[in-house]
Amino acid sequence: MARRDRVGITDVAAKAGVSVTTVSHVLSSRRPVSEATRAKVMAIIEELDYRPNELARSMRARRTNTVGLVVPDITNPFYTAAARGLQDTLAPAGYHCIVTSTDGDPGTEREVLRQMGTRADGVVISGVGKTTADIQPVLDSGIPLVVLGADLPGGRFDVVTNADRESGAAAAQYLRDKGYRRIAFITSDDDDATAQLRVDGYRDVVGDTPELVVEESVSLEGGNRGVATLMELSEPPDAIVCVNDVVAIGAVYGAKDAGLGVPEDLAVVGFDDIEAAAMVSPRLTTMATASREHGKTAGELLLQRINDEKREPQRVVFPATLIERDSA
Amino acid sequence: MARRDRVGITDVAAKAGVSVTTVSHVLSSRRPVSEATRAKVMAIIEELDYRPNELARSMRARRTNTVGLVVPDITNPFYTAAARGLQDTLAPAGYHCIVTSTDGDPGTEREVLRQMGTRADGVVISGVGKTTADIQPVLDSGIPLVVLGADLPGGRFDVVTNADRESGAAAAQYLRDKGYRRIAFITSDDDDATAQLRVDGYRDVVGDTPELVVEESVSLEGGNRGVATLMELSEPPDAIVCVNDVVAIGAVYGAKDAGLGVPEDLAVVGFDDIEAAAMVSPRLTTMATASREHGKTAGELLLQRINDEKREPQRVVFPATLIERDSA
DNA sequence: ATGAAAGCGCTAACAG
DNA sequence: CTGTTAGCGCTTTCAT
Repeated sequence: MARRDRVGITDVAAKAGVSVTTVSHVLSSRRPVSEATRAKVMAIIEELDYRPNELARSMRARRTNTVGLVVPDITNPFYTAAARGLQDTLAPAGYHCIVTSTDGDPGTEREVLRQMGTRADGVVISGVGKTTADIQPVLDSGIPLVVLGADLPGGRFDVVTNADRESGAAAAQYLRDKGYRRIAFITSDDDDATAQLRVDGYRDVVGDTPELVVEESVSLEGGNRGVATLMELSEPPDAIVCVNDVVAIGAVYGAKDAGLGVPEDLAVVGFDDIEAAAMVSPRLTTMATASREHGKTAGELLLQRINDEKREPQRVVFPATLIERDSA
Repeated sequence: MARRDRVGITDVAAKAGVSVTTVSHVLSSRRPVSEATRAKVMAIIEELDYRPNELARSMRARRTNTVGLVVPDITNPFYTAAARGLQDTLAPAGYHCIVTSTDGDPGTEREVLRQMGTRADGVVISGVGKTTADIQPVLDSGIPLVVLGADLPGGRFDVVTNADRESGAAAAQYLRDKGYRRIAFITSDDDDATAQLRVDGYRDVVGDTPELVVEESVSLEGGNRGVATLMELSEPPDAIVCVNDVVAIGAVYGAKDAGLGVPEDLAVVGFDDIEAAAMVSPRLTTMATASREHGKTAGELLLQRINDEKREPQRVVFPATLIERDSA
């Protein structure tokens, strides 16, 4: 007897000798029920271990109490933290969260968004391209949308993102204030909007010095190669800001391999504050992204929007915060 | 015009001049439809940008095409990877995944499980206590369940877990084979079944040497203190296996601070193979857990079970695999 | 304080 | 090849 047939509200009503209406109302308290009836019904509910079918409820209410989270890869710590933040605000409000990793494939992305239209009351999406076309399906379905980590222009959706340019500037400024004179940047060799913004910010403070900006793969090895390249310059840098922590850690090892002291001979700062940043030696100084906060905020925005269709779209930007450790 | 009213199958039928049945069938291909009608209907669907209401479908079909994933904290890399693995197998099958972090609270855990009964076709749960009582709600609801990472006894659910004891033994054996003679263990000071199993396995190979097993908080500092304690022994160890990588990394730094060479003076092996393991110096030798595989397998088991209620409960156990790097 | 009955949007007998 | 009709399990008018 693997699955005793689901007991429905009708069964409860029958056994309690009342109408389904009444059962419904003892559950919702949306209209008075005599104490006697209520007790009787509750007893039966207990006895039958009745649980209302959420699906049927959602269908009637035209509200699923569910939101979707669409990310390229939930395994990426930034998205993981954001997912958790989203749940932090959603769970207390009685919402569930469907999460989907798309690997950045526009096809699945679109397909998922289509489905979310009827499965969710809102969706937060991140890692989408620069174009609004990607999110057209959700826009069309009319459900609230918040875009995470990309500053998409226009449209009836909320945006929560990093102040990437400002953070790039802040990293460079920090180094400069510390007395470093020749500050380099190891960036991504992919076309990455975030990376580009960080570089732009860096340029805002150090000016345009092409030979000091090198493009590398975003990996330990990339960081390694990056310092190698940089140290061959006739006038090598005394500090490097790296597009993220993985590259920065690679750079630190590259420097140490080259016999350079970090930070005495070469200072290194990263971005993101991944878990490993505090575990390497020297511990990495980095610009931390409030990823969990991003998620939380996205959730709040979504909830507001779900409850007030008319609210004007908002844009919230989080500055990165400098975590000063030992590498710079 | 924030939300143009959802267009339903009735609207399509009306505008196409056919019955809803026909529309339904051009969508499902569950019965023949003349090419002319099909074309006409498709055109209208396109024109109206009609999308079937998944909720209504689920309700009729008594199948939600959704499974639940219940974990203590999605932010924990083991669970993140498992979540991804789960999606790896679920997405191609057309399933969505609702993920919930419970922070290990039995109350929310129970509440979530209750709801899943009607929202999901199956659930995978992990990080539950040793008792079957925790999962009673799902068991009662009759939907398929797979328990991840804990070897709960009995019941009609599948289990996928680590061979923790065997892995503990393997770690110790590896060290012994390398010629280390006095092997210690830094374990958790919490009551943690996994930790206990790893210690048991270690004991299986080195025997019972109480002074060599120390309990510490699971943190960098714990690892630090662990080595400190151990090195004060009249006969200090020449190798340590740590309950996980964070502790192991702490131990490595503890050893270096004490002027010990790793692995010459003190070898260290961890568990889990977290991202940082490959980023510290010396790079950490560790017993890797196939967490993504766990999730994948859980998904397969769930799918099988959803499609065949009668299938006997299964138990799949993954051995850890040794990642040999520089710390041992 | 309580019921009867109409649907939410869809699928699947059952009938042509 | 196509349509009519009865629900899935619930909430909510509208009555009483």
